Amino acid sequence: MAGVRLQDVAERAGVSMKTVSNVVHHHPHVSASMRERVQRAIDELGYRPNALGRQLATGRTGLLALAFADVRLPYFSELANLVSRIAETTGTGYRLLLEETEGTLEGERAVLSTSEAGLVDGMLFQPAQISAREIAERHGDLPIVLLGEGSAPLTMDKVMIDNVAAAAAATRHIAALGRKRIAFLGHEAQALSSTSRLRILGYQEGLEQSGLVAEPAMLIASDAVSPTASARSLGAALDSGLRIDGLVCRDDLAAMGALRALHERGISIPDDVAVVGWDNIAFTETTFPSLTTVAPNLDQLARVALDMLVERIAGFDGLGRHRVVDFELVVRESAPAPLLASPPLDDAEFTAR
Amino acid sequence: MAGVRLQDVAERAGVSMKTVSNVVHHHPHVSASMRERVQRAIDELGYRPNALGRQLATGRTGLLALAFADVRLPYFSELANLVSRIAETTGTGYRLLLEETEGTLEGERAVLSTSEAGLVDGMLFQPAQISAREIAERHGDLPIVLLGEGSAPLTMDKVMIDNVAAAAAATRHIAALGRKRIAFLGHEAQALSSTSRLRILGYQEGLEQSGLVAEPAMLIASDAVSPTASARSLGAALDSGLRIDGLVCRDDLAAMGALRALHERGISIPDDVAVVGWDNIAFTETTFPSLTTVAPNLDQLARVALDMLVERIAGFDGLGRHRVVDFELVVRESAPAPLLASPPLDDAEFTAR
DNA sequence: CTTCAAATTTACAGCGCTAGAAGTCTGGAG
DNA sequence: CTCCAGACTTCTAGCGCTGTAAATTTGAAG
Repeated sequence: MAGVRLQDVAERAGVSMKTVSNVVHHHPHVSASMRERVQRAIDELGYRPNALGRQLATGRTGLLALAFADVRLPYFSELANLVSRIAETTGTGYRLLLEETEGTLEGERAVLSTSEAGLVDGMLFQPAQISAREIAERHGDLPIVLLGEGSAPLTMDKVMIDNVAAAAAATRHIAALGRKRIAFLGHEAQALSSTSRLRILGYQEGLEQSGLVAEPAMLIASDAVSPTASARSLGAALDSGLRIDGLVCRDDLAAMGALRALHERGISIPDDVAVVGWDNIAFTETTFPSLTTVAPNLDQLARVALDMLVERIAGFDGLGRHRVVDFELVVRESAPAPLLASPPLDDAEFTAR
Repeated sequence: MAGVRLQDVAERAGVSMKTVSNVVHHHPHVSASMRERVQRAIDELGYRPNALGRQLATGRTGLLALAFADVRLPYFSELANLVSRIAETTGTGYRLLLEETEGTLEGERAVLSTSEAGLVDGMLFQPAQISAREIAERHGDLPIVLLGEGSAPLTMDKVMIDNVAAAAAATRHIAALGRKRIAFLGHEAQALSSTSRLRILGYQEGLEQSGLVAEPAMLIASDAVSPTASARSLGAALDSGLRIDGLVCRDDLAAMGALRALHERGISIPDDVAVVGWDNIAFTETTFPSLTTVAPNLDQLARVALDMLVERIAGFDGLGRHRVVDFELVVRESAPAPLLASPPLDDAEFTAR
C-alpha cells in the first residue's frame, strides 16, 4: 500500500508515467479507455501521489505560514480559523503552517529567517515588535502580506483597520452616554506597540471630539495582553483613588479583565462605568454584562490579505499595497446605545473605507 | 539571492556538492580550512538550503499535522500552543500544520484521507465522531497518535485523562459543599460524544458516592460547544422551573455560559449554585466569579503524545498504547473548598494514575 | 487506399539535495 | 624511498513527480 510510485502504476497499466500523471490530474487529452485502464491500476495498487515529489517538480508546496504572537489569544485563533477556511478554497487550496512568535523580537526574527527556503509558498505575518527595515531585509524572497498596524515597509503589502477612527468612535460612543471621566486600559507599560499607540491616539481624538480633555492619568497600562493583568492594573488604579465612569479598552481581553475588577469592587456596569472592548472575540457575547466592542471585519481582512498574497505568489511584484478594511462598533450591554436625545450617529462614523 | 543551489555554492568554492552538504550539516570529516572556504562561498552567495530537495531526498518533512475540531475553542488553541512549543524542541524540531475538522464526520474523514502522501511525518488527532474502525482503515501508513477519549482502535496509540474519575471528583467536590440538587450541563442533545458520555458517567458516579441520586431531568444538553448555547439551555431549564444548587459542566465554555445565565437571573454563585467547569482554560481565572475546574495536565498530555508519535515515526509498530495522564481539580471561587467540617479530600482523589 | 493534421501518448531531462561507494591525498612505518 | 591506513573529497545514483518536445496513433479528406 505504501511506497507505490507513479512508475509502479505506469508499469501495471502498461503506459508511461506521464499518462498516469495526466489521469491523476484530470488533464485533458486522455482517452476514456486509457483513463479507465490507468484508474484501475491506481485503485488496485492503492496509489497515492507523493506530495514531496510533486512539490519538488513544481516548486510549490501549497502551504502558507501564518505567523503571529500566540494562538491562545482569541483574536488570533479566530483569525487562524478564518484564514484556514478561506485559504482552503483559494487558489490551489492552501493549508496553514502555524508559526508563533510569542510577540518577541527574537520570535519575529526567527519566523522571517527560517534557514530553509521553499517550505511555504507565502506568509501572512502580524508583527508586533520588529521594524519595517528588518522585515524588508530579512524576508528574502518569500512573498509576505503583513497584518495589523505594525511597522511595514513601503515595499510590502499590508492589511489593517483604521485604528484611530475606530478608537475615536468607541470613545465618542461612551461620551454619548454622558460619561465625562473616560479612561483607557490595556496598553503596554514599556515599549508601546503601534497598535496601542494608534488606539490611544484615537481615544484622545474621540475625547476631544466630545468636548472632553485627555489626561495622562487616565491611561492605565497593563503588564500583558491578558484579562488577569488588566484586572490587576485597573484594580490598582481604582484602589488608589482613580474615579472613572467610562473605559475604552485596548482589546477584549483587557475589557474582560476590567469586568472582573469592577465586579469585585461592586461597581456596576454600565451604570457606574461603561466599558468598550476591541476585537469582538466570541466571548464578548456572553460575558456579564456582554461587551460593546470594536469589531474589525475579520472576514474581509482575511480575504483581502489572502488575495494579495496569492497575487504575490503568482509573481506580482509591484510596490506595497496598504489596504484598510472595515470595522463596526458592536453595541452590547457594557455600553448600550444612548437612550435617545442625541441624534443617532451616522453610519458613516462607524464604517471606514 | 533566491535560487542559489547547492551546486552553485560547490562551484564557487571549487568543491563537490557533498562537501558543501557536509559543511551545512556540520558533519565531521571536513577540515577546518575546507569548512571555512565553503562557508565563505555560502555567505557570499546567500545560500539557503531548499527544504523541498532535502525532504525528497530524506523522505522526511519535519511537519506534523495537528487535527482537531476548531482552533477557536480555547482548549484546542492552548493545546496547539503547547504542542507547537514542545514539538519545536523535540526530535528534529517539528513544525505544525493546522487541520480543523469542525468536529464533523466529513471533516474527520477528510483529515485522515488526504489524497497526498508524504506531506507530514505524523499526526496528532483528536477525533470526535469517526469510529475506531474507520480511523484504522483510513489512516494508511501515516503515524498517528490519538488524543482525547474518542473512539480508538486497539492498534493505535492514544492519550487521555480519566474522565470518569475526574467528573466524579468534580461532582463530589460540589456535594461536599452540601449541595443536593446538582445538575450536569453542556453535552450534545443528539449523538452524545464519547467525551460527554464518560463525563456524565463520572458525574453519576460522583453523585452516588456522595449519597445522591442521578436524575435524567438534571442533564441539560446544549446545542453547541459554546457559552452562548449553554447559557440558552440552562436559562430555559431554569425558567421552566428547574431548581438546582450545584452544576457540573462538560467544559469551561459551558460553565461560562452558565455564569451568564445565572447572573441574568440574579442567582448568586457559588452561594445559590456552585459551578465546576472543565479544561482549565485561561479565562477561568478571570471570570466573575472565577471558575473551579477540572484541569487536565496538558503539558504531560502533549509530551506523552509527542513522544509516542516520534517513536512511531522512528518505526515503532507495536500494538496501540493507551496512556492516561493526570488531572487535578483547580478550586476557585465558583465552587470553593468546603469550609471545614468534612475532612479535606485526599489528594489521591484528585489525581489519577 | 493514401496523406496529413489533430489527438494521444511516450521519452527524458531535470527540480535540489542526500548518502554510500569510490577515489585522492596525507603522513608515519618499514 | 615505497607502502598503507586513515582522513578527506568527489562520484554517482537516485528520492517521485512534472513539463517539454518528440513520437505515435487516429480519423477525415482526397
